[in-house]
Amino acid sequence: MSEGRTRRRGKDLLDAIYTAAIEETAESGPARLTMDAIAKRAATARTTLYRRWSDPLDLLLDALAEHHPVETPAPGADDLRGDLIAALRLMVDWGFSPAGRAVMAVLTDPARDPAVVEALWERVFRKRGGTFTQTVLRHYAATGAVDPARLTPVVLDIGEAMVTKRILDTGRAPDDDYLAAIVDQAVLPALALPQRNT
Amino acid sequence: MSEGRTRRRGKDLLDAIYTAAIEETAESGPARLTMDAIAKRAATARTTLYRRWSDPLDLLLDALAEHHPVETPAPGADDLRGDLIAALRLMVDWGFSPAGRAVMAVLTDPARDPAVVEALWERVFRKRGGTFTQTVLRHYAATGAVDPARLTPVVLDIGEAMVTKRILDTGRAPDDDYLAAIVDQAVLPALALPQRNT
DNA sequence: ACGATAAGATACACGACTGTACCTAACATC
DNA sequence: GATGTTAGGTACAGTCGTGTATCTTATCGT
Repeated sequence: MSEGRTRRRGKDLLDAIYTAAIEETAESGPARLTMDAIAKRAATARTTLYRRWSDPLDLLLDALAEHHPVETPAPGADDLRGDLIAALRLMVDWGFSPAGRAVMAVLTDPARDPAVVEALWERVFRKRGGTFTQTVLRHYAATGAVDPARLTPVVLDIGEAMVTKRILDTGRAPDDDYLAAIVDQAVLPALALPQRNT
Repeated sequence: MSEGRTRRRGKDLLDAIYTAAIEETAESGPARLTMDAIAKRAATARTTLYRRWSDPLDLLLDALAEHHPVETPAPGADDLRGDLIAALRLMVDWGFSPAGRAVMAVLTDPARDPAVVEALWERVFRKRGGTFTQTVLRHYAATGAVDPARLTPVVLDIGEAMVTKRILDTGRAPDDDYLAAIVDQAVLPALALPQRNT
């Protein structure tokens, strides 16, 4: 923390390395991830990295596991539609953070290692309680506003799937109007609820 | 074609190079695609590649444009549900072909060039008439079986989005039961049609 | 204040891929 | 059958990343 420090150690250094690895992956993907690039971006020596990790991917997994600013949607009182939109907004915001883009890049790598995918689910996603709209839907099922029998794996994933596809197609973050359209035209109909025409 | 040939030329050679590039990309992704690997897989010399292309990605785009075995769904007489499932089946089969996996890999590359994405849409997708379920839905809208007002961009993309997400999550091709669940639980409800309970 | 630890820096040999140059021989055309 | 074209092969210098070794010195713990 002090200004006179010329050498970082411990947490300071680790944080610099972790954000370097995540940003590098978010920009270039795991295939182009090198120890060299991480070291340069973190302004440290490659030898420092090899002291702890043997592999860029190994390093990246530690970075993603340690870096957990994934908000959980907090369903409000009685606004299913609004809460669903808010959950998707959370998902979009996360997906466009460096960590989110890095995770996406790892998951979509054609040369991905199934063990790595499993490790990601275990270390990153399982910390939260399932996916984004899932949390909201289960909440309203508990209150009786939604028929629990409707919450099949397919239905629980509609919102996330539509957002993911949109991001893949356009490469940009969907705006609130599009998220509302997803909720009104795809998610709510699958719950067999009357739709709102905004 | 003749057996005695020791040197390929023209179409024979081009086909070998194109399939080599596509298979290489499907396995390793565009980030790891090198002139060297393509040349080795096609059993030709690197100099031959440089004579025509300056870049592995340049070569790949030509390969994908030339390689168009993308079937178009042919809607039957009066079976919306069955035709939707069949359309999704076509999509899955294509998505797991080398060409499909190569296209997916290019589109999900975080370092993707927007110009390349545009070129892909222009040279590969636009040859067909839109996406898979789109063709079916527009057909039944024309016959009056589906309300044309329901065919918003969001609704037209539900099937594709669900399949894409499923493939990303599991890395494997969804079976027919899952495709039927997508149609029954997500696509048909969005069309405001009575659902079938298989 | 001192000793242990580890960050920072430099150097090295190795391998992979690049882009070009150059040569040869097979193929197509007339 | 002669000729132009082009695939196939070899060679080369240059760049980038790897993994290891070695040295220094800043920082921490006691």
